[in-house]
Amino acid sequence: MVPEEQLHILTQGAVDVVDEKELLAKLRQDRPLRIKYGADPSAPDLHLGHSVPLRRLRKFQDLGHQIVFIIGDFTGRIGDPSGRSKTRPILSEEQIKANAQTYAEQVGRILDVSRAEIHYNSEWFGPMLASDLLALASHYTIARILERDDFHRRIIGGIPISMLETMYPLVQAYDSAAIRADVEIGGTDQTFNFLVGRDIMRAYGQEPQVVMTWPLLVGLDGTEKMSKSLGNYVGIAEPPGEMFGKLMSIPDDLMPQYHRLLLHYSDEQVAELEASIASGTLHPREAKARLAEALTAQYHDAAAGCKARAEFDRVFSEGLLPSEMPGVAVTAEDLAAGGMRIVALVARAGFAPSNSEARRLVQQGAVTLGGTSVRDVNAQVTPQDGDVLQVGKRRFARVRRV
RNA sequence: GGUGGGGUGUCCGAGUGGCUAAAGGAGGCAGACUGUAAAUCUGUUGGCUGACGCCUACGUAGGUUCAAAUCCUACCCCCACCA
Repeated sequence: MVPEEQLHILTQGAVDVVDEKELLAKLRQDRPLRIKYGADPSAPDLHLGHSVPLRRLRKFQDLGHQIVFIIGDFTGRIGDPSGRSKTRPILSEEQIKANAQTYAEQVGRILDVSRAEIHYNSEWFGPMLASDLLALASHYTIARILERDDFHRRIIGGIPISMLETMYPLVQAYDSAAIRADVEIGGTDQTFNFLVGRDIMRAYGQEPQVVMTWPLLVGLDGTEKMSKSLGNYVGIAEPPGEMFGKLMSIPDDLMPQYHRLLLHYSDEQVAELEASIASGTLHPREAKARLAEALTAQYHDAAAGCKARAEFDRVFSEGLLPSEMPGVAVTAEDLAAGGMRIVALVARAGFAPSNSEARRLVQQGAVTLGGTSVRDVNAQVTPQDGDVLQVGKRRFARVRRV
């Protein structure tokens, strides 16, 4: 494919490309470019937010370019107590290996991992001398590091920043030099780090990498960016039903963004979608269900998407029982005293982390056993084999007498 | 090194001796309603207990007191300014 065409495909939808001319020049060299993607070994659960740049990597791969994954194990082993509330956990070698493994498994759902290069940055940082690290630090200034939006805000807000954290951009930047990256891609939150990469590569006498960033996907809550720690995410390895249900919970006004970033809708297609919703030809719920089905199918298959939708309608629109549900075992011993306490049953099924919580659920009228609502906290129940225990709208279990 | 401010529940944040499992908000969960696990409204939100009640919790460790998140001592950590 001619370079100009490639450029068009690769940059479509990008927020920033620094610099497009450089990218075109690289494409004209008619060789596989080295595309860097940094992976965080402390968060191995990938979600739809990650899928945005990953899908772009796929395009690079399809065009014959070389993907290079960097697992940032070097910094991961140090840990860091600064920042907000969460201290970065110190990861052991085994943990990092295990995380990298699940990471690869998930990434494999989007692109061909067997054709990608994978590096741990401890490969070059491990043997590095303190003097070399100081030399790296000498290439950058405090003022420039503190330009980063996140640091800037923390200084204003009086939130601590550790020396180590100020080193992270340099470490990441050095990774680019170590693997001689041609292009680095990621979310817009990485813009600063990527740009430092360009400076550091120049300092080491290399041609600077091209930087490409894509919008951060907004999470299920409709305001914050999708992230695991905020719990507003859809994991790419989640089962179809979970995926579909979570997607149905996004606020309506998130639909255009999801179509654009996850289904690669063009601006015209998005406009068309919005118009048909506004005019009433397409019901918002229908639009969302189609979106959810399409995305579920993307990570599983068309049949799974279809089934997830049917199941969702069955349980939430028609109020019927799900076709499959986990079991909760009840022994004869449990019922020895003439029945078991409802609170114990709810806890047994794993629907409440404590008895107090189970009690609360019963009091709030959330618990149904065998089709009958149980509201008495002290109720003794005698669940029959096959009875369905329901807690809230979406948690079901079938009693198994053993 | 000096001076001043601060560390509270999942998070943010009020509280300066008892009425404090700790205001308020966010988040979570539940109920009603619905277009759905949307929006809105309402309730609820440490653990154990059938219940009276008990236990744990306000940076850490001690102390004063009938009684401490609140007072005292030491220590750890954070922020600002000065050097």
